[in-house]
Amino acid sequence: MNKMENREREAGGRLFTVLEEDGATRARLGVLRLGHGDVLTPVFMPVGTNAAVKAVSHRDLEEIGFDLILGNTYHVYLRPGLDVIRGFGGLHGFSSWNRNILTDSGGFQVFSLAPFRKIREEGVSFRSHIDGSSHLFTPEAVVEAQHVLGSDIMMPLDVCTPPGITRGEALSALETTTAWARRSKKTWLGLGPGAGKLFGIIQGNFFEDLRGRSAQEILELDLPGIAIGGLSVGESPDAFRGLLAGTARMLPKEKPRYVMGIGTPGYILDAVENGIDMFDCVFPTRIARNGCLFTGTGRLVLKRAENHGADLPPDPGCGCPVCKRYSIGYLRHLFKAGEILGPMLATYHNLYYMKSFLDKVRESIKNHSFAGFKKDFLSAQSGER
RNA sequence: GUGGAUGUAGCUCAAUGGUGGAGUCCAAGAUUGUGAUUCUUGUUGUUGCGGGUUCAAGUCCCGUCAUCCACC
Repeated sequence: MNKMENREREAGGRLFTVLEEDGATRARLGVLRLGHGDVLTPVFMPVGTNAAVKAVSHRDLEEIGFDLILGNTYHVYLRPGLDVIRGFGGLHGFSSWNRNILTDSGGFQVFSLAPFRKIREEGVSFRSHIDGSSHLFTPEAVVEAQHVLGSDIMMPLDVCTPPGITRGEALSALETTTAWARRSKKTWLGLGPGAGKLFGIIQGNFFEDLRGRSAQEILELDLPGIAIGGLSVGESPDAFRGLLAGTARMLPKEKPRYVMGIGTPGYILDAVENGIDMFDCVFPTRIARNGCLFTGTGRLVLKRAENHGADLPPDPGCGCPVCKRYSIGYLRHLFKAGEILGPMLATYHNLYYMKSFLDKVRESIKNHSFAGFKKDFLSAQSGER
């Protein structure tokens, strides 16, 4: 038994254990022990909004090797409704997924999708983006909803804000987020030890001192994990990096750290470098559906005319079944022809790419060579990252 | 053969006698706690052809060609 396995075993019942630290950077390798199995970190979580990761099957996700995916309280609450999910014993039974699920609270979705939202002390009222019906999310109801969903990790209702708001507005959102986190914790404690783990979410918009205050207030609650929210909402990459580094430094080492809503490989490298353990993002799957693939040398836009008839694998260095079987020219044809197989194959590849990318990230941390890995990775990317 | 209808962007179609547009296609870009079929931007014209009327014609008139429909 090697050193890593030993330390993993010693982790016992703890939710999170750091197995290895890079040393030169703040990057670390860890393991999350969740209700549906262990998850090695840093980890990328595909987003399965409607109890499905768009364009791929659960069998595909298992085949690629994902053991933690996202679900959305907001979406499945609206459709099919919590009663239906309850009838199946939760999201796992409903979607036939036996590995872990993290559910988002709906705070971001109300912010980004629902019209006519109104935030009050009690909670947030909003209109459904599907049928316009009126609803109220309170912190208590959202924790209870995620308990019905059977989430392995649940997120509290928070107030997510866009860049460019005033300090006063940011402060108000932060205070509401903290108050809601306290109420969420109280409800969560009432669920008993079998419930999923509740994380805290740090807000504070793009004001460094407010981020600090939010971090302090959320950390005081001593929840199992900490998320950095309110990033990747339209700010510049520099603003993202600066705020991420500042916020991450305030977080305790022993807890899993989760940056919500990223990312691209480049963003993930920045986050890992700052000691972040978890990420989720629609980006890899969304751009896949629009015909864009991640490759070892940058993004490949399949629909470009230059790819017409190209008899080459999409990413020569990729071992995924799509790259081994199909040509760029064929994939381009599928997109130009509007065939559903195009988005399916592209999504499979991008998820495979993200999974193997994070495998390599963890390997480099284990070897204490993360900085070199990051540098080599970025220099190999000819275009955007 | 007779009667009628229609000819406008590659395609499907708009446009009171007054600077020829839209959708689609094609091309480029966007996308970060979800948006497949989305968004943004761009290229594309001897208005079938030839005359005439008019200050001005895709539009009105004549001829001609093509296509479609109906009827002998």
